[in-house]
Amino acid sequence: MIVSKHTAADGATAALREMILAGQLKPGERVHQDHLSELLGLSRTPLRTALATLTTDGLLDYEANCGYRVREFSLDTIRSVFEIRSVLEAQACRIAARLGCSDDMLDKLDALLKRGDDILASGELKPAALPDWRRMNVDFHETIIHAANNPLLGEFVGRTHNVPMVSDRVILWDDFYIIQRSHDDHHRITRALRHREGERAAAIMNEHVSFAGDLLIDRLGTDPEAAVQHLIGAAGVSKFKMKKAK
Amino acid sequence: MIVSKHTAADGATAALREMILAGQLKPGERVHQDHLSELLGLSRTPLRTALATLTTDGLLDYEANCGYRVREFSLDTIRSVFEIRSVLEAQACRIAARLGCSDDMLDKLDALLKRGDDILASGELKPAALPDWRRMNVDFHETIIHAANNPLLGEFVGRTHNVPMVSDRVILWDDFYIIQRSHDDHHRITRALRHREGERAAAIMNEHVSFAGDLLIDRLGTDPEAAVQHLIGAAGVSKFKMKKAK
DNA sequence: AGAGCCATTAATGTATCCAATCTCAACACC
DNA sequence: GGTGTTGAGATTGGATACATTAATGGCTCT
Repeated sequence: MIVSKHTAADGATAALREMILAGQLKPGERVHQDHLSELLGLSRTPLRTALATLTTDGLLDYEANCGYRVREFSLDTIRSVFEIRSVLEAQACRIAARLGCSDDMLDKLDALLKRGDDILASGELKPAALPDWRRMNVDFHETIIHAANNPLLGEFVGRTHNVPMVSDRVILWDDFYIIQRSHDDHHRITRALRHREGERAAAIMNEHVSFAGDLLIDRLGTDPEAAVQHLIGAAGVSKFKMKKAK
Repeated sequence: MIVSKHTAADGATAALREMILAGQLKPGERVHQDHLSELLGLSRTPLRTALATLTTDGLLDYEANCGYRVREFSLDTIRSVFEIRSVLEAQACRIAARLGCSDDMLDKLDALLKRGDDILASGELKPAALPDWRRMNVDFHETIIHAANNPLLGEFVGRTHNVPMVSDRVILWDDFYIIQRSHDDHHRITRALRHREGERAAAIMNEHVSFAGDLLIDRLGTDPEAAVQHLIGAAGVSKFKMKKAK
């Protein structure tokens, strides 16, 4: 078999998730099953499976006999997610340190640190290097979560990414110092993990994630249009329209 | 919540969730769509919607063209969930203290504390009082989560309850001192929240939840059969069969 | 003219049917 | 005797048809 077998429902789920996170379907907008099934080229049955999945995932709202709507995410929601993600990833550090990272794990983290160092060596973050940077960042966080040996932690952090712009794939890249400092956090976290200083690693990670959230929210709050220009992440994110926070 | 109208799919979801958490469907067991739809008295269509929902909720495993299976929960999984729930509820305390609990909120917590005090006043936890106790416990935790004004926190903690025996509705009740001490935690958490001592409240809550997890895991590890005898919670939980941890 | 009611319409929810795929056992072959 | 293959049966995935419910627009009545 060439590709992993995929059902139409799975495909629809992935397609819809992209459409929602990319902002093609606007928050609050009603989702018409007939339209969408025609658009995606399948019947309503697999589409409805996808809608049910995405509703449980938190990307859609559902009311019986009234259909599905794209969930509205306010700045408040984004803040909420960072308040959750920060403690979950900090907990990952705490556990990883307690268990003790394996040499393989530490080697992997070191390699990721070097990849980041190399990208930043020029003194600027070139747009061409953004995909590599993003990849490094995602890998770093996932490696630590994996090191916590907690099968559910990854699931929970993953759900966190179901909110537009909260993914660690999304990076504000216009301020080089902030990027540099962020990678410095990576160094310190790795060092703390190596020395099995769990609380220390957790504290750095907490701040690492929390500050990223504060920064994003601050930017979105003052000038949403400009902010999304400096985001790199999910395709089409720049088309995303923010719901006004009250 | 009053469900004025519920679709067959919603009903099936609720029924299946109960069946899984109660252990009527055994972990690892394959779920036959025809069989179940007949059992529940509906067609496969709404049932499949329910299956998709519960899969995303984490109660079922799914593989394309191979159908659904009841997810297997090891002791390791239960430990994992407590590692998550402890930091989430601690974070709720931290945020609630930072925001400052409203008088209404504090009054509600005080009322819950008194309800607990009254139940324990006799010096024992009578079986007849268990439902009241459980209700008080659930309300206490939910009130604090609500006080954090974080719309997603409740959702995430709720997902935590999708693992058998992790719900705060489940209580080990055979050791009066432990119950007493647990309620003493409630008092101290409330006091810390009143004084807006966030870190202090968070620390107590973390320990409060973590210890409950340790206790449960210890009991299940040493003598699963005896342990479930002392659990009170979801109906039929005593029929639940634990997957052997390796 | 405005508000409320009713009928029509459109969309959702469910059942049934058909196609695709996996399971499993019997069988041939090494 | 063990292993690979193949075909029938069972089970899942998807499409379509039908039932049910909410939304809409027009109508009447005040």
